[in-house]
Amino acid sequence: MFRLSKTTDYGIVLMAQLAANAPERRTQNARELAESSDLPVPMVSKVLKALAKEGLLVSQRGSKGGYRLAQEPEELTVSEMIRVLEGPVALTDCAIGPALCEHETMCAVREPWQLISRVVEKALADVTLADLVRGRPSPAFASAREILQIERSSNSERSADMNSDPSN
Amino acid sequence: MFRLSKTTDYGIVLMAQLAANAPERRTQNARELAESSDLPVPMVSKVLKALAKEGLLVSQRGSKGGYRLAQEPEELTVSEMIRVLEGPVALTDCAIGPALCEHETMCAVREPWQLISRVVEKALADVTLADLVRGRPSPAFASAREILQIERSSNSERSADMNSDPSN
DNA sequence: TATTTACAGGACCATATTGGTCCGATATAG
DNA sequence: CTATATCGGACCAATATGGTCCTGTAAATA
Repeated sequence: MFRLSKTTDYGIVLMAQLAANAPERRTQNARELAESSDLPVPMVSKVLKALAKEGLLVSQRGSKGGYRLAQEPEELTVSEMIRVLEGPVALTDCAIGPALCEHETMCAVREPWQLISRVVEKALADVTLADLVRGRPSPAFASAREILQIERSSNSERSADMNSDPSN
Repeated sequence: MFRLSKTTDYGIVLMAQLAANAPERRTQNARELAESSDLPVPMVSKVLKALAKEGLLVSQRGSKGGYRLAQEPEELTVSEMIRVLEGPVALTDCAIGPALCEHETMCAVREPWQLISRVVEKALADVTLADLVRGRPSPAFASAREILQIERSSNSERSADMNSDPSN
């Protein structure tokens, strides 16, 4: 369905919770985070484990233990979080690297996919965790807004496609 | 895994094949297309049916029947093809519209997701079917290349992240 | 008209992935 | 020593995916 998995979704929400609740990077445990994000504890626990294993969070065991961000929210991009939880950002397998698709030699559209995937990844790499927690537009995030604005007003046909649900 | 489904992938490849093999928009049948794209006939048939049902292809039944593009390749965007085969482009459910996620009220990152999804969609809306078949850079496609070039050379840390797994 | 070709619209199935739970082991604070 | 919390799994149900197959119908042609 071309969506992020729930695991990834939850993971990013939890990272954002951590960043928002603990600006000073104090540790929070799974129960606290589950509470503040309204998600079941076991699931939260599972996702936090994965994030810690991949180095995005630092875990502390035992009493008074918990998790804290491994780096400053400004340093962590959405692209990186997705990559860690979900694998490399690529719309098709063939866009990851060579020899991953048996039809490679016959396929006429492989190179375009690679380029498109990179563009998408760039868009995701322009947004940091810090951007997520406060709506505060970082330079890159702000430029994304501007790009969309420009598109909206200038390119009528395509932006019409994009706005097919004006209710939101 | 944040990939397009095979169905969508095949669908776009087939559209590209049609555009490439039949510049004058002549009809091609499922068998021909399966052959030229090296995919199993039943699968190709299934995907073509879906594309026709959604109006991206025009079908002609009976002997000498087949499929042809419903519009010029320049007019059809990748975003549109994905939308038709896979649903609206959105990284999370909550980015599609309101009331699709029960945690909506508590969630701190919904609005950022909506913006990010739109940026991704815009990237996909900038590439047309015509861009896919010949590597010919349309204005929008070319600008994507340029953006990537600029990023590569100026922003060292993030582009380093992007290339962190050259082995896969 | 009979025959052949090819799409339309399904049903159908095997497998993989996903979303989610639970448990024993280990580390830490008090 | 005990309470707390992560770690590393196994585990399960439900769903989605990739793929096949079959019957019906439309069109061309002989």
